[in-house]
Amino acid sequence: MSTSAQPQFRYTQTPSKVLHLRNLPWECIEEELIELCKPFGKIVNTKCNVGANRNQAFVEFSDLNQAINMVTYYASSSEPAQIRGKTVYIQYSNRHEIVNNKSPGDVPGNVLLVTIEGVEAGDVSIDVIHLVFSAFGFVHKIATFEKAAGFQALIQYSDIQTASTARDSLDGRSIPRDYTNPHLPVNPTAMDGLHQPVVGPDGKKKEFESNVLLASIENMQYAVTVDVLNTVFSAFGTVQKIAIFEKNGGTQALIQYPDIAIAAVAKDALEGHCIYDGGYCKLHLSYSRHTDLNVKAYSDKSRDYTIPMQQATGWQNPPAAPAVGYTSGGVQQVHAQAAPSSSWFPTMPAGVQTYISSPSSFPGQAYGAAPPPAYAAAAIPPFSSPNAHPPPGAPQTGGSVPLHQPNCPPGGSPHPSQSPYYGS
DNA sequence: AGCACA
Repeated sequence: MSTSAQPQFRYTQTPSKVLHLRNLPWECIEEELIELCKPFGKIVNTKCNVGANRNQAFVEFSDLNQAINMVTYYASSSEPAQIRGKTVYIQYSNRHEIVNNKSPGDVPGNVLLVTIEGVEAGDVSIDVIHLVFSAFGFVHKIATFEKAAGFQALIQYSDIQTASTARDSLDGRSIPRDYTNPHLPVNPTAMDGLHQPVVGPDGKKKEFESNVLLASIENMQYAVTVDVLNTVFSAFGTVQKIAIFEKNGGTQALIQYPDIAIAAVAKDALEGHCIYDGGYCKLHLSYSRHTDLNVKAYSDKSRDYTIPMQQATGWQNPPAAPAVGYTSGGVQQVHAQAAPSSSWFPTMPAGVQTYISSPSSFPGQAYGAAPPPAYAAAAIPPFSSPNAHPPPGAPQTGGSVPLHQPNCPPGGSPHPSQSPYYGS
């Protein structure tokens, strides 16, 4: 007969004031745990929705005897412990206190753990997840992994509010099948309720849609280069072409995607948001009437990423204007950035599939964030002219450097980790 | 249905 080598039966486990509860309903909330356990003593801490199925929990009593009382009571009771009609199995935890993992400096709650049921491995790509979750705010990072329970993903947002909104909207819902291929022309409104209705309340006709977005850049205190725009808009899909031009004294840009669906997602996600923290370079997006831009492959105001780079750079030193009517003072020597944004980031642990989207280039930007404080604008002198773009990657001119060095484009910085522009 | 996201 074996004794100490036995697997951990409940009768042989070392008592602990922490109890491990399993077979809980996955919707179980802390109040239900407390309701079940408080007859036996004072509960000092709980942790619910634990495990891949979120059907486990921990309850910590103030006193060991209280935990023992509960375990022994239900060990001999004819009525099992129940929550929402489900039998709850209770045993001593193999730990002696509940640790709520809140690491300092880390904002808790801005990362969602998503379990996707009913899919085979690989049925849902990171691109799909990115599309769906970007509807609520910038998705900084995604990690996916496979467990026995199923396919899971971690989605990192800038802030708790965004994560909460996404969770409230998506919890328990289905990912539309149409999104299994993000490059298919899909209707974003398939994500029911996530987007503004295509037909307004007044029954107004649906807005004209295009794969080309027209971006007006408001409060352009900092230079917005082709590379910056590419970084921002590439988060949602392949950017084919970009053109920057001046109109009515303001700066506008055209961004061409391969299809309307990507443009729609990008438009919804970016509308009204600022490229730089503090309310600078606010984007207003609409659909362009264009569907295919005719732009110089490589100029300081335009880029055609569909043309091979050697060919494109062979055309550098353009004599004058970009195709879309704006004459620049000088031509900057810029590397066309064809690499995916993730290449600028440290890699994740091996075996973990990752996606790191360029919107992490907006440190501190939060959906629904308060307007920038006035002192920010006062502390950061704007460029003398909105047209005076410093070289990409070059240090800011003037005595003061903006908080996020917005002029440091991805391709221009050999030290991505030092670039606050891409800081987490 | 078996220990804290992997």
